[in-house]
Amino acid sequence: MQCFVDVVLPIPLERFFTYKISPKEADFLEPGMRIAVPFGKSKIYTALCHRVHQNPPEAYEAKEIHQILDEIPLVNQLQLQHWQWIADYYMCTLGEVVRSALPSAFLLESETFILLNKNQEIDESLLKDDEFLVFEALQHQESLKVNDICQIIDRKNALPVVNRLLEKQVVLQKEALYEQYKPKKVRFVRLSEAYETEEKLQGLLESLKRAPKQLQAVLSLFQLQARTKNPIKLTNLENNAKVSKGVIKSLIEKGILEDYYLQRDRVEFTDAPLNVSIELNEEQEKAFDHLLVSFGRGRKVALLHGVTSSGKTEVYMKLLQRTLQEGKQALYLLPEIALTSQLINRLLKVFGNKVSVYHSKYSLNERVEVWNNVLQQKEKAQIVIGARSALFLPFSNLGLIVVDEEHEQSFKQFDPAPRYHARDAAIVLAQYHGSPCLLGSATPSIESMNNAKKGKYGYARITERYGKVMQPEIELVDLKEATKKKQMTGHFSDRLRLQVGEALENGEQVILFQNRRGFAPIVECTTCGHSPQCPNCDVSLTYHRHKNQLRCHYCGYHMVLQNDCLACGSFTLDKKGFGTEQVQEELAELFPDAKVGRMDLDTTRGKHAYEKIITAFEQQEFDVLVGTQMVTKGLDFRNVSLVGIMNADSLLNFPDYRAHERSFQLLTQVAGRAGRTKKRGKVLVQTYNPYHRILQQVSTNDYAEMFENQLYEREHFKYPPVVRIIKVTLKDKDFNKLNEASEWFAGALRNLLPHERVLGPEYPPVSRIRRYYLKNILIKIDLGHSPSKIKNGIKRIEKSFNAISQYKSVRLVYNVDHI
DNA sequence: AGCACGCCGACT
DNA sequence: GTCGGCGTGCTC
Repeated sequence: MQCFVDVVLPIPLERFFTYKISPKEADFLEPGMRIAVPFGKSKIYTALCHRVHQNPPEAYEAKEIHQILDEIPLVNQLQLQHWQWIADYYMCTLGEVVRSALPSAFLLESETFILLNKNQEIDESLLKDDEFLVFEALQHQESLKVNDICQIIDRKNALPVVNRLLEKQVVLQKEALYEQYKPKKVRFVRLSEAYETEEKLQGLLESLKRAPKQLQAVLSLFQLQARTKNPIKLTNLENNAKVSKGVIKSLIEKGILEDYYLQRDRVEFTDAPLNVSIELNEEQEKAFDHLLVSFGRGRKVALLHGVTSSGKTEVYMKLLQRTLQEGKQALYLLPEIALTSQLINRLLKVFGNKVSVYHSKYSLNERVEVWNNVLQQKEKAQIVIGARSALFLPFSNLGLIVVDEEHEQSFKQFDPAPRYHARDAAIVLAQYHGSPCLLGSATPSIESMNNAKKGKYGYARITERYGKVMQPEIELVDLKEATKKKQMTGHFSDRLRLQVGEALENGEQVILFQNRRGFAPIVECTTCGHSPQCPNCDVSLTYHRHKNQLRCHYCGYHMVLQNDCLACGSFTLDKKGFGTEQVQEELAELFPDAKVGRMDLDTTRGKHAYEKIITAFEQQEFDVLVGTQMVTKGLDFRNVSLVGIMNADSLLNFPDYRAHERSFQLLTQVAGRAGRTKKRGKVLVQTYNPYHRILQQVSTNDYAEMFENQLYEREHFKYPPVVRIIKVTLKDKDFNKLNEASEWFAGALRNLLPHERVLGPEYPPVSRIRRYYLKNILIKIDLGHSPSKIKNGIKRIEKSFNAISQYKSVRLVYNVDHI
């Protein structure tokens, strides 16, 4: 009987692909196993088994698979179901979900190797120069990659040469899969069996009398063995015996010691579970009970609204503890930047080795290990704390999902597809597992609060800071007035300068917040007004001081800053705007003795850079921390008494319906960094609009009013949560074609939906990125309408669109629930 | 997405 | 002439 398998390939193609398999393979294969399959002319890809069947495809001859890669499914049914939901809801392909869900080490790809054909006598005189170069290289090396050959012959395209060599049968071609995951092996030592009897041992010790170092090593091994039953690591013995590698090596060579390898996880938290009981104060206890009741009544999603540093984490931990007692797995989701070692350590203290961490700064291999531990339901992965991608882990037995900092925009993946919102996808995942899902925030998103108000979600509140620490005092500083009265030094008002000085004198620390580097300085010629633009994108280049460079944030284009204007040649370049670097610089002038640290995208590049800055600040190695959004998150600094916001207006003036909500959240969160101990903290907000409603609400900490205002505006202007939105972006290199195509698309959409529910097409603020022109169409879906029907309608429009030959090159991007 | 194939301008 | 650029089409 003929057997076939439908597979999902990790590429943006809608359909499944069918391959031929033997009956034996058909018997063995289960959905969720990986299979290596040939795809296209030569490549081998990793595919995911979807379904085994006996229906031969009609239109083509199915290829055979290359090999089965797993013994047991790597992905379970619940995951596949969840991934399909993500693909449908966020309008992308299942393949795209697979590609971002699986750790890249699981997605093997083949590479082409060129080998010498040893069965062929080769007449070197028949080879051309470049062919000979390759031939010669193969005398020294077993095999070459196509890339290597490009380098050898110094050309970009090596294929013609390779093909000629293949034709002359000088070389052979081979596709090889390579496993990216390498288990970590640790080397252990033990005494050889031969010496295990008392008698032999005596003899051994006697014989080693003249080798004191070796004797020392052996005795040391006994010591270690007496202390623990665990295997002894070679490095442990080295350290304990204080002998060199060579000594142990010769003992091994003599056959006195034996070495052996065991596979070990890369990330080991060795602390045993400490069973620390979690003490809740009265308010936390009340919130906890309330949540339990709510979950118990079958309302599976709840919102925990607790002011900054109210101790939401304790409530989570108490819930996590219950989940563990039920023998179930738990997932604790956080935005990437809030995943600090501070928090991880707190969890480790309570849950010890039952905690695993999963996020993007973890290496390929570390991710594989966490995946496998979750898959095998190992104890050490019972609680997973991670960023949004942890949602894709192979849980089979979830008892709780916590989404902390629920309001964070970074839960929404922007690029590439799947453009999913981790909070919303987490709610669906919890539903599939029949488990509760807890959303937590000090400043809940309008959506979640709306759901709570409507009774869709449970709701619990904590209004007091932990340990009755007072809310910080928030003061607005009017920059307009300060400027008029000449009370400004650079970007510091006298008020802020004074307060910083005071805090420093008291030996307290200060955080200064400057909005993200998108507002970093641009260079402008004061003679002709020209400012250097990116050649690929429609933006001004921004100035980066440390490298004396102009950079584009969209495509990475960079150039050295010239002294003279590129347009008029005069030497009157002025660096406008200001970013974190400039704040740091001005501080150095105002407070030459203060030690200043900076935290932004540039200073947190490396793997531990972020951690290092935080630790240094925590240990008071510097007095002032200047930073972007990053300083707002989950950091618990005891000694910070003052938080300064350099310019609140750049947040408020963002051209986007969420600007006000986001400003409130951001400012409230930064403010929460101030005064976490007994002393009341102080927050200074510099602004040109001190009477702006949002700033007033921030200063009086009036979330409720902010929520009412925002909801009213959303209702009025039809924005989420009153409607659902889908943003369609069209891209093309040809400006006119793009305009025509987007008009066509918008027209088709207006046949599908009420006219006023289709906005645009419009140019986005940055209308060209990486040489592609962009245009957006915004679709609003009323709550009464079925989003899935409308999505199907849009897909149908896309089909007709693609059938128009001139529009073929236009690329379409959907962003469902675009933020 | 990749990656072939095919057509076209810019130089050894 | 040949190299490398980019647009187009296909992948079980």
